[in-house]
Amino acid sequence: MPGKREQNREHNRLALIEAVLESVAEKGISETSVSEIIQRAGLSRGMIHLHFGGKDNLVHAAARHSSEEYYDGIEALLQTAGDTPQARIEMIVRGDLSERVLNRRNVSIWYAFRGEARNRTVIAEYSDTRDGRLRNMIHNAFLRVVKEAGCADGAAVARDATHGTLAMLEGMWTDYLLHPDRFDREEAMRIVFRFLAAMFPAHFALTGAIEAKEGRARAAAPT
Amino acid sequence: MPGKREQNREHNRLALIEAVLESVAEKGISETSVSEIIQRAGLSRGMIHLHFGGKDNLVHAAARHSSEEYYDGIEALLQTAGDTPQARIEMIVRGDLSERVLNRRNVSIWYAFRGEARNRTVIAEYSDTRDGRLRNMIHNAFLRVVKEAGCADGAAVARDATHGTLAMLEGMWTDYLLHPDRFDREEAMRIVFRFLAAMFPAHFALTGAIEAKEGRARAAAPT
DNA sequence: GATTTCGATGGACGATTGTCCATTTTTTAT
DNA sequence: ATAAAAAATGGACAATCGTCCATCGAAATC
Repeated sequence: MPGKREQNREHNRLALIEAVLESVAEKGISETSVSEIIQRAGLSRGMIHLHFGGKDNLVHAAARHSSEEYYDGIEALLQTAGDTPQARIEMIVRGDLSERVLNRRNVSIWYAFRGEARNRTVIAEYSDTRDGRLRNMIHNAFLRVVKEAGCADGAAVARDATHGTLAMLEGMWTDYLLHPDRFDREEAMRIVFRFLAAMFPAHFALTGAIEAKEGRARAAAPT
Repeated sequence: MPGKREQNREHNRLALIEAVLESVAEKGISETSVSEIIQRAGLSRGMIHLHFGGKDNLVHAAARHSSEEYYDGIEALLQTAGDTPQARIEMIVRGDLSERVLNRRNVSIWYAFRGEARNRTVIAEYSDTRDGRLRNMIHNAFLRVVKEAGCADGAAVARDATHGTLAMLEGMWTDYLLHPDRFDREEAMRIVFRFLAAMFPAHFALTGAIEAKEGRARAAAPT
């Protein structure tokens, strides 16, 4: 059975990365030690040095892995979206706030790494990559929107709308981090779209606003 | 010289807290050890146990201190603001994005603690305090705005505007964290006000938009 | 089936972690 | 000046950290 060696090797490599993410999500970075990692991965102490040359490299690989996972998810979602720019923007917003992407595990991991970003250049780059790719997708969509709307100074409007939308999404993630229990996805989406509808009335409607009447948001929050 | 004892005691207590913040800002939480702290404070090893009973309590006290400092800054600023709701909102936005509040040190500290928030309930509460107090100030202002504007369903609009504005400010902080060099305060403010102007045209004007023509934002960014 | 190859093991290692307390130093009270 | 009180010191301590390597076992090659 040739190739089994390399196949196993890759499998273990991935097991280490996922053990790191699991531990970071559950216990935080400061409690993610070598002992903790190898225990979760069910492997031996020396594996980290063998596969990654040290703990730091492993953590960086895990950060990269998590970042790529996020981006791939968004991109996959985008391919199922319609072709109008507003459909694409809507899809990104809904995707970024969906259970699949915005959940306790991912938020824990994301903010844990962010907390170290200032002091670990390598990690900051992955957050960066994400923003860069996502930013382009949204920016292109907004450019088409302002062109259709015929705004004066459309380029500036598109740029600001991109920046503002991304900033608001970031803020929603922070909300989730600090209040995972009372966070309400529908409410978060409605707010983003309320701002977009105010800015581009012809392109974004406040579809969800009426059915999600006053108060429903909090009442429906899980315990 | 009576009272000198207690005075000195309090001074050292504060020195420890500020040593923690300094270290967290500069080296990150994971490298903020007891040795690092006492070296920066110029005190002896036992002081941490004496004053706080352990390193964890000291770190928590530092988180609380930083949080209170932030809030006090915003509140002080607000007292110099005019009395119209839009003036108060503008003051909060400008304050939150001002050099005095949004700078490398504070951003590093804030996100470092956030990274541990999920696993340290005590720390999450301080991030919370900030949001809670700030949220009320903005919410009250928006309530007055929608009343003047006579919006239908004004309460919901005010709540969403509050949530959205805070989320966008959070996002701007993240921007600063990841790109402290190319971050542009004027651009950040303009974007927030562009959204607010779209939502409440009668109350918020895009004053800075024209003078800050295309491209100026990036060109003026510090090296 | 014998030999080679290489991923996997787990304990040894020095360094560093946070806690704690016997001791010293300084202020306060007598 | 002396005694009492309290704050500050800094080293001892066990526990844990991440790294590394001599050894082993299974897969690949002959």
